[in-house]
Amino acid sequence: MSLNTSHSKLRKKALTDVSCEACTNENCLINRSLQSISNTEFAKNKSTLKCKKGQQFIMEGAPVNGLFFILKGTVKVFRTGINGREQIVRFAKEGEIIGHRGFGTEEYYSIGAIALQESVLCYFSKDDLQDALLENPKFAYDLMLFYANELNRSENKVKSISQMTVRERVIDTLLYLHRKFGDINGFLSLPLSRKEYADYAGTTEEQVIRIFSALKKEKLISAKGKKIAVSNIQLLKSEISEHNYFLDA
DNA sequence: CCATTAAATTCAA
DNA sequence: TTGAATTTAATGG
Repeated sequence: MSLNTSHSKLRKKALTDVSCEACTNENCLINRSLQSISNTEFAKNKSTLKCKKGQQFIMEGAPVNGLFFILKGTVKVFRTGINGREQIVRFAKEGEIIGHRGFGTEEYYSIGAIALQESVLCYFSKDDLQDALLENPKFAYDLMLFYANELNRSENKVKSISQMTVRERVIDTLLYLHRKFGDINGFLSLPLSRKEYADYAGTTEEQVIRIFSALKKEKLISAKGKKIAVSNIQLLKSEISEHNYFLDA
């Protein structure tokens, strides 16, 4: 367990050591394919970025030079809509990739990203990533699976926005968050403002608040502050599945 | 959509 | 750890 040489340089870095070799994140694509990646330019050249809660690290319209992976924390990815309204595209957690749509040909980000908690991000340049993908089929394959999954989710989202009622979309959002982030003794483990629920579900804050109130009366959820408990997941699911037969990750 | 009040979070002493 | 200051939730117009 002691790779620790005692160079003072390393000791100083101990708190911020986020090299791929030291990474314990099982969800990270890079970590999973690491055997063949360590010691490449790719792993050496990566840089990391610490974000405080609420800090934006991708600006809409900024040039794309690389990709971010989340080492720690959670992030929301959004796009600014017609009259300044924010549309949250997805929530991302540890191990996930941000900014991947810009990877191939896009020159500018079409999305922005903000940390929802203290987060640490790994940043890889386009070129290094490209080399790694060309040399490593497993890595490329895993990344492809990620893209496929994102595409699936994105298509489902089109459907939900265009065909589901507001109430259904809010419920869908709750189920999505529960699937993805789980709960801590009953409460969704990701604290979001009502505005953020609205921005994901494609409604307004007031609508979300009113639907939450209704759901509370029906004993389908309960809430204290930002902590939402989904007490009756089965009932919520069944309300959705009348119009939707999908289950995505 | 806005205004009001209640409630919850943050922050700094 | 507390409570004052700030932000967020909830409701009704």
